Amino acid sequence: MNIEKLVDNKNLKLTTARRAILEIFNNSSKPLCYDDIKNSLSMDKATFYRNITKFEEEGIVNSFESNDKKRYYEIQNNPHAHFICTKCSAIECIPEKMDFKIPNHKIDNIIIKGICSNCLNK
Amino acid sequence: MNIEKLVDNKNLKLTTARRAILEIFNNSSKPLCYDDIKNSLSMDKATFYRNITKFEEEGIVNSFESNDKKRYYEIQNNPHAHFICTKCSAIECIPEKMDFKIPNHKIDNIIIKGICSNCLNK
DNA sequence: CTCTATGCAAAAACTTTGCAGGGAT
DNA sequence: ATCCCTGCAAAGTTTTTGCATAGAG
Repeated sequence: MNIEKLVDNKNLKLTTARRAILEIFNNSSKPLCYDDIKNSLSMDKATFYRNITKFEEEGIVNSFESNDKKRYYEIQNNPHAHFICTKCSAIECIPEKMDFKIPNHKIDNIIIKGICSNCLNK
Repeated sequence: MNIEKLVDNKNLKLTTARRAILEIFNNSSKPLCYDDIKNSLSMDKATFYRNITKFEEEGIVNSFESNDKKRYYEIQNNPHAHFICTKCSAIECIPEKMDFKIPNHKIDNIIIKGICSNCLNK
């Protein structure tokens, strides 16, 4: 998906900083936290956090806290679940279809916590 | 479930502080964060956090971060999903059976993020 | 005795806010 | 001119750690 399409109909201007943030997440196959990308960003952390919050408000990005206590972000298209291992903190994307529905609720993100197969076999 | 049973076979002593923490969670029908219970506790916050971490390590308690950025804890029996509204931060327990399985993974907790029915109707 | 638990204070980790300057329309 | 965006520094929030004391077996 191209960046322009992501902000289409959204209530925000596509500034240089915002484009840079969205490029990174758009090109990533997995959720990323600020630490993961801070060295690739040429903006202040305040700018990153202000903008990622705005993206969340507009429904462009969703986030979750992982086992390492850091907040991970991801473009909110192609919804899928995430498995977080509470032993080794691994994050796995679970692409399988989720037949999970809750009446009158809009589901954006599913986080499953538990023990991954690696840790189970130790 | 009684407190003794919760710590059965676990690697920890049932001190007064630990019993007080477990009593509160055991008697609650919903997840609670430190703020929710700090006035009911007669121990230092360090003691609370050290012990709740231990409970998590032993698999007695699980936790998740809610939309208010606080960590919520719950006794890990009777597994069920939680719905967190990213607009109003409401936490709903979803008691319905989860047919969600991931091969070779142990699932302890499912967190579903999205918009609750109240916020959808506004 | 030895080992673990606790309280207190300080620190750490991550995120947010205030404010002044800049850019775009 | 107005409005929003940005950088910098400082503050905020929640959780963790160091250390000395207390308590249990």
